[in-house]
Amino acid sequence: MDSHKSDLYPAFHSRLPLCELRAIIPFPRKIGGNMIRKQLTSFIRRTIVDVLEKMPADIPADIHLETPPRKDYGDFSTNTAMVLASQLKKPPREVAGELLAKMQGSPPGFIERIEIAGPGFINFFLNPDWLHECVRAILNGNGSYGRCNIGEGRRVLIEFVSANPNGPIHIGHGRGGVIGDVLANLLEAIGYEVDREFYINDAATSGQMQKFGRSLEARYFQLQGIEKEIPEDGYHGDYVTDLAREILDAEGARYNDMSNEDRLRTFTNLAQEKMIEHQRETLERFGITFDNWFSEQTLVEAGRVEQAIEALKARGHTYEEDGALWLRSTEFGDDKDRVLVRNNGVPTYLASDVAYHTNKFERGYDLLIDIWGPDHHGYMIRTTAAAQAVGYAPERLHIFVHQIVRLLSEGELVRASKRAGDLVTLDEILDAVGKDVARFFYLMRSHDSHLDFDLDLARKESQENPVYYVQYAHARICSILRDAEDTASERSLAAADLSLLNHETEVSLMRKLADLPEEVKLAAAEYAPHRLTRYAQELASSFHCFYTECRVLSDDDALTLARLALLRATQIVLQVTLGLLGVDSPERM
RNA sequence: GCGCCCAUAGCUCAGGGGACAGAGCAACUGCCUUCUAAGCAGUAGGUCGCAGGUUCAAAUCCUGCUGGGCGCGCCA
Repeated sequence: MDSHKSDLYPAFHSRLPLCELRAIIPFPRKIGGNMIRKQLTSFIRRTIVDVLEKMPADIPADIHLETPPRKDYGDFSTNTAMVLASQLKKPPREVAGELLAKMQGSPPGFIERIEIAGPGFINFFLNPDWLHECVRAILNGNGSYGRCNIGEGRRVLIEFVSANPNGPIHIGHGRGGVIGDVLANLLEAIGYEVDREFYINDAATSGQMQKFGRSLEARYFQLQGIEKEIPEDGYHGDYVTDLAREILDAEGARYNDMSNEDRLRTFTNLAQEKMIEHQRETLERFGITFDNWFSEQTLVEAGRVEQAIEALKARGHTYEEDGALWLRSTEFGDDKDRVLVRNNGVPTYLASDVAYHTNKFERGYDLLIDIWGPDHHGYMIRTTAAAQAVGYAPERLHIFVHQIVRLLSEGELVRASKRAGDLVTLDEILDAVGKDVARFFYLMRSHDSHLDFDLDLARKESQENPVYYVQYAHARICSILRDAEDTASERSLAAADLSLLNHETEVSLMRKLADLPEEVKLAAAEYAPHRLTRYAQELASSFHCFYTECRVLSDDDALTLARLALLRATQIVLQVTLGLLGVDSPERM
């Protein structure tokens, strides 16, 4: 039992804390994005109040209104009775009976019947009209279906990728990249105002950048046939040679005669500029654009690192020892204190990180999200500690770490090592399978699970892989809508009689469409963008079943129109879903 | 040694208190004179790593094991 720790570090819950959600969504947690859900929710709430007479101060947060796993459990289902059972010290089914009796007194019109099932679930069977209304809402929604305003415009800064400017974007960055990008999309969809930021570790004092400059310089000379050694712990990757060639091709040998000191400085700067440019290009290929590329060096130059250190001193969270300045991070749960300023007077990475996070808060964000690779997980505590030490509530800084990505090639794992140069770049993945497959594959696994990217398989399976399965659904729809261009105008679809849609596969498809708002909300709130790929596959599956069973274009004009409306709605939901994933919705395949 | 993550179908993984544990791939059987077969239907496949505990209810939460991955600098 470690409640002490979790009290101290709520930020470590890798999701929006439920308390926050609860403040926004009073009850129950799984309120939906359509009217029916809201009405059902308040109906259940009223019933609980009636039955319990005195309402408990807090209705337990684990009461859910959910979509049951099987259709004979109804359209919606709640665990209310089972949750209340322990409070009331009665068997769940008995509690359910009392609730049911009360509910049947004055059920809202949209409820057809209510049943008690299993251990005490209360299942609601709705009049099918609710699905038709849902389809109409999609058709009339102007692409806004699935969106809501939980965020109420609060500002979120999500920082991700932040690769060091001394190497290309590799497959690990790719993972952080999609997770961050799609999470940003999701948070925007639920009403947050989101900025995406890439932090550049470009501090001029850093030894790694100088080593990088020296490595580039060596390659530059080598390409001219001049003997020059790469530093032993320098960067040996081919990309360094490529950069050197770029420079040589563009500017010739003009750097040969510079003083060593000037040349090193020049090459360090050049190396960095070129590298960042390449990173930006790769990420753009991958569908990721940042609102801001934030330079560490600007913090240093503006004296912000000094200020951050002074702020920590002023708050009494530092002390001097062995000639260094230490942050008393153990006060905030770290297992040891950390150095802020080395005994040679140079601030550590942590010091600029404090300055950076302070700066983020000062720019007015309500919530900061950092997405880090697994090699940084040891820094979660000290960074959170530092943020607290400068006075920011840890709930406002969510750091989460994804697990490693390895490349599986010809059945063998390829380990990435930047300095040795045998890393696998994101560009290689993009060359092999393209943006859509890459993004989708990355998001088929939860972020805290390891990911072996089997390139051969991704390529080989490109005929039957889940991305194409989903995109194919969209292309099929487009094809029919093209054929029906004349009848499928927006106006005629609006007049369609949707009550004709009562084939089993039509109903399943409509139900799936109705789930989107809830899926978006959960994926966002749980920081689980991978939920969306699953939803996309389920939606596509529902569509393909429908397609096989029901012919859309027929002699029956009314039915044709109704099915065209359903098609159009499905197309919209597919577009919204794929759009959130940053995957294209092709019109033909 | 300490910290984080993982262990579920042959393989890769979802599900993270609730109703008979799911999907894709692989295997087997069917379905194209009709809107795209990149599709559909069906069969087979599981002591949810092990042992305790909490609960009306545990794959899910807690504790302890076992096995694996990653990290643990006055590097960034």
